[in-house]
Amino acid sequence: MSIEFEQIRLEPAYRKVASALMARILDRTLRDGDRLPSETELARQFGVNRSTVREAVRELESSGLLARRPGSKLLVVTRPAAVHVAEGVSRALMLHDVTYQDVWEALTILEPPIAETAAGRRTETDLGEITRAATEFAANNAETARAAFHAAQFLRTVGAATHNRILMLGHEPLLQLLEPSLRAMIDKVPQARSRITTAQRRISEAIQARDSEGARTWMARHIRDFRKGYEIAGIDLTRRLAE
Amino acid sequence: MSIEFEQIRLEPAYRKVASALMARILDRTLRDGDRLPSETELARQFGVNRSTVREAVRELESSGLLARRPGSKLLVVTRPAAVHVAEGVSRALMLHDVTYQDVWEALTILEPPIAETAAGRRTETDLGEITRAATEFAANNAETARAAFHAAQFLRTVGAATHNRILMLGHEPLLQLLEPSLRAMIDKVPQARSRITTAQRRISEAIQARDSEGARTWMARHIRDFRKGYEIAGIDLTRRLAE
DNA sequence: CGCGAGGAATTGTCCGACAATCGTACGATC
DNA sequence: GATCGTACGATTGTCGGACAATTCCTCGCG
Repeated sequence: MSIEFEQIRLEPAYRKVASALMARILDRTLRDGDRLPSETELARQFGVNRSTVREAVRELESSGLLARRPGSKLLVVTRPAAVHVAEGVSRALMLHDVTYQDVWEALTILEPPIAETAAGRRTETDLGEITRAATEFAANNAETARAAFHAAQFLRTVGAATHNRILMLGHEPLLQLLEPSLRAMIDKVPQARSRITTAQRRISEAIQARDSEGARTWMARHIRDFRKGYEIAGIDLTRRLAE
Repeated sequence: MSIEFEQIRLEPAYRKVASALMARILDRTLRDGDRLPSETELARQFGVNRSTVREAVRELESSGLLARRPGSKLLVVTRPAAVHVAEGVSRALMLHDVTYQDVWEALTILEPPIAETAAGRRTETDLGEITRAATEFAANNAETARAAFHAAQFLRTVGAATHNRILMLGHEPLLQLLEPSLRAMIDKVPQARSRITTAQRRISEAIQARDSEGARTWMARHIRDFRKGYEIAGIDLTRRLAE
């Protein structure tokens, strides 16, 4: 008979410490906002050196599970912020040679149902944010960078109106990838600004009227316009997004 | 006249080192698979202490940008693996009190178009993976944990057939969240196993026939079944996923 | 050309130290 | 009584050095 041994894995101490801390955060023994003991104290409790604790803390900081309030040295437990997580995701996507086509395709799939859901769920507050974003775009689209930012911001507010955190977090990386590609497109396509403005207004109106169908349709058209824009701007859709 | 001062931010050295290394990875000076200089050498080049370098490296390791091959001490540059990134995302979602309803809703939006796209793009290899996953589920669904795993795995193979990395990476966290919730459901719903088997077969057949419409429809039905399952199992959909 | 041995290199961990900065409690001031 | 300034203690960021345990790598051998 052959005996199967478990694989021996000697985790370094700093990883064990990180795991232990993470476990406490995930099981909510340590909660959002709780202050962590000092490094010296943690070192004492875990029976390791302070340097080891520091390495573990860096890992958790990078995952967004620990953070320090700006201008403070106190380490507090945090729930990873959406933007922070999304940054990691878009970094990963860039490194995996994502193309303009990929981004556009994902937007095509995601945004229309998001708009549809938003129309059914939006509160008055959401509506305010959405119309404000549309207004901002209309008012500040002279500068390319700003135009791109506000175009993405509009989609972000629509996403927030779904009140579904998965959808929000899921499409945030898309927006982060979209923004620079919009910067490359908007200036080369004269009619882009006005078409975006129109689409945003139609979408806003539909969401205001709780017209799910209309929101979906107009969002689909909005996204289709992006693709046209890329084509008119002469951007090769199969090109990698990363330069 | 009012002078605007730039915000002063004194980044600690370990963060600067991490940023510098990350920049090199993002601009592809350092590429996937490249070996990093030793800690001592990095410390010399950056003009900081080795401890400082180590803290920086831990951050990048946690982001998935650096890693060591199993059983090796050599640090190599890596592109963050999808599962690794997705784990971070699902952790974040759990901590943000995601509900069963949220997961189901996101699946409803994402999976049908994914199946549709997959039907149009699948290669023979993809098809092999998909049918194999379906076969595995049919053969190994006695054990609950395995059944849940293979149910998720099936969706994973369908996602891979889209050849769109954004979609793949975007729905991986969903699968990670789905799996444990399936474990909680499958056993309480006698007809779950056979309904899943049927749906998988129909979806596979549609994808094989390149029938986009059929793939979408059957996937939608498949996902709707999950919801029915939760209801029959008496799971409160508004409950947080994290216990 | 494959392969094993042994020295060199590297990592993981510890210790101790110190300046800069932050947190806080206490007293002074309005 | 509330606000403010200050001084002191606590904490972090960084450094230097040290050492055992492994892994890497070269070189000589079969």
